[in-house]
Amino acid sequence: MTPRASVINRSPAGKGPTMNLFNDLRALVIDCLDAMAAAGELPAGLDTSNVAVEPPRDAAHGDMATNAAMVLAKPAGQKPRDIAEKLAARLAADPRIATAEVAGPGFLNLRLAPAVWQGLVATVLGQGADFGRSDIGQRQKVNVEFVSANPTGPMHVGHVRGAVVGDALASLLDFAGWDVTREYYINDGGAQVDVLARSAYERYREANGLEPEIREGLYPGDYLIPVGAALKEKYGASLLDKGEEHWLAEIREFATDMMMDMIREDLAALGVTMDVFSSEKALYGTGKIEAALDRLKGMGLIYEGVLEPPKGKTPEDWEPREQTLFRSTAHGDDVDRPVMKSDGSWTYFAPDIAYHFDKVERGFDQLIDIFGADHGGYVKRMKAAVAALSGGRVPLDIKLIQLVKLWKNGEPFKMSKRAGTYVTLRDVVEQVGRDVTRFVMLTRKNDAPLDFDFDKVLEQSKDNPVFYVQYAHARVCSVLRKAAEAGIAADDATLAAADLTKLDHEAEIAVAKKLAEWPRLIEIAARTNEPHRVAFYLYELASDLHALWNRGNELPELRFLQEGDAATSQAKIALARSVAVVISAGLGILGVTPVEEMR
RNA sequence: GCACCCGUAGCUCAGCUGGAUAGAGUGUCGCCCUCCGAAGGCGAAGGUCACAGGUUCGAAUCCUGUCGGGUGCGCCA
Repeated sequence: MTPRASVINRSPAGKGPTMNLFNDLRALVIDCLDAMAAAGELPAGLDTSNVAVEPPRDAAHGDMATNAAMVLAKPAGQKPRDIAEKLAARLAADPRIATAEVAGPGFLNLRLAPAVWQGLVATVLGQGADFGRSDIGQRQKVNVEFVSANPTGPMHVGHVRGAVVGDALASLLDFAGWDVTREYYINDGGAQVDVLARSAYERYREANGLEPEIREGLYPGDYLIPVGAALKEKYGASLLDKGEEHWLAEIREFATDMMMDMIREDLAALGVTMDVFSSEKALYGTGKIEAALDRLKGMGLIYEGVLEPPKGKTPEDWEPREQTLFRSTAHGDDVDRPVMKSDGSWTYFAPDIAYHFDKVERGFDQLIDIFGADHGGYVKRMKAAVAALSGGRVPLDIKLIQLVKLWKNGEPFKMSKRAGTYVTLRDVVEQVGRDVTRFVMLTRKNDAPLDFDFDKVLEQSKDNPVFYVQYAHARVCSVLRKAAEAGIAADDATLAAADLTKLDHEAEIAVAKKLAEWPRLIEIAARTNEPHRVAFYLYELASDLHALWNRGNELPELRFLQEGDAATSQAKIALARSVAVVISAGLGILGVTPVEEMR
């Protein structure tokens, strides 16, 4: 449906071996189907786009399964099992295939030769951190807009999840072959920055020894005190007895600049670096808003009209009013949306349209917005605007980030500015650390609420997925240290060249199979814009490593270090090291630093 | 009233953009350290995938409707 989906269907076929074994095997299946068509066993020109090669849910069914026979049965006018039998015979001729069995209604279950899995370990070690990198993005330009917090104060805990999800998604897309821009939209054009300026002015008066009047509706936070001091530094007492008209614009700019500096530092504390900061204010007075709306007007999508009040919930002061409307219903919205207020100024939606138009004009092939879930009502109108302005060329995906519920001492932790229990991003990062914060924020899909328990995330047990994954990585590092002590060479090049045919136990092969899923996981996660899948995969991979480790308790031949047998040890260490390589790469995408030792 | 999101084991959640007998963690019960890190592992038990229809070889997944929860609904961004 989306352009990206079709890209994915094209990419596997007709190329040499990739890192994604599933794509390789799918290409083999397609080749065999083509050969069958050439031999007259199948009609020519069948649509094979629905043919899939996937891991079966039940490992007893083999390593991979293909639905080819079932998908093609009807168009080919043959029984699924007949097709499957012939396909199986052709597949079995490939050295990578150990067995190909027809099962159930027409599934073809494939078992791969051990050499394939052993070779995969060598591939991982050879590719290192690049193992799993994909080209499905085809260097298309994608813009990920996230955070975009109002520049009126420090980032609070509510912003953290969106920041982490956006940043991890950007890294994921980069890893999957997109050309990614991380972007922050500064909402510095609305009434809230006037409030900021007035609040800062009171702190400025305070800095000059006067009593500040933090009236209702102003921002009371202490973080504006330094702004007041800086204003005094710059203006002395010269603004003290002046009316608002003399200082509002200047102080607004001064204060927003300082707020943005603070926000940049907050983001840095989380490990987030933006490529572009775009200013809403910069859209005013430059004709950009007018240009975007003119474009829509030219399409007949802007008109003067009267909206119906919402049914069942008519606001008290509702009165029918003619206003300038965007015909968003032409592109799937439920009602048309106003772009101008009754006083003639723009609604927030107008600059948003202009801003998204700007992104389209800058040549992005795809746009992604990360919004808080409370902005869910704006998804359709934003998509409608982008669809209209790009002529349907640029897809816009909007990820809604659900709330984070804080827990402390086993109780829900209520935030309140007044009570001083206002939790900032800095508070969180300083208390639990960047790595833990980031990982935990990705342990739920974006549209599910997330509990963040200050006590639990610091716990060092398998309850805590961050710890669990880090521990697996640290354990492998421990093995490498032990190997060094035993005088066994264990650098990646040596390990990759080791005799990996010694990895012949089913428990070891199982881990290699898990590693083989990594490139596929990346493609799926990138295609769906869901970075949380990476976190879940890493947990599973860590679990497999821990399981193998413990089997060494009963079966000494499964231990990574085999006393007096350097060659076997190297093969087994190669497997362990491969796990660490993938964990490290995966954590890198999430913005989490792998550790070599637990403390 | 309308739109969007959600509903899966006692609890917290995954589930491959339609695949075979639906999975983890936690909790309960029972095991495993003379051994590379037990900060771990193994096993048992636990399910009408909210409900009812539909689409097809095949549905937790897609469509329609119902019920329940959350969010939002002109001059706040």
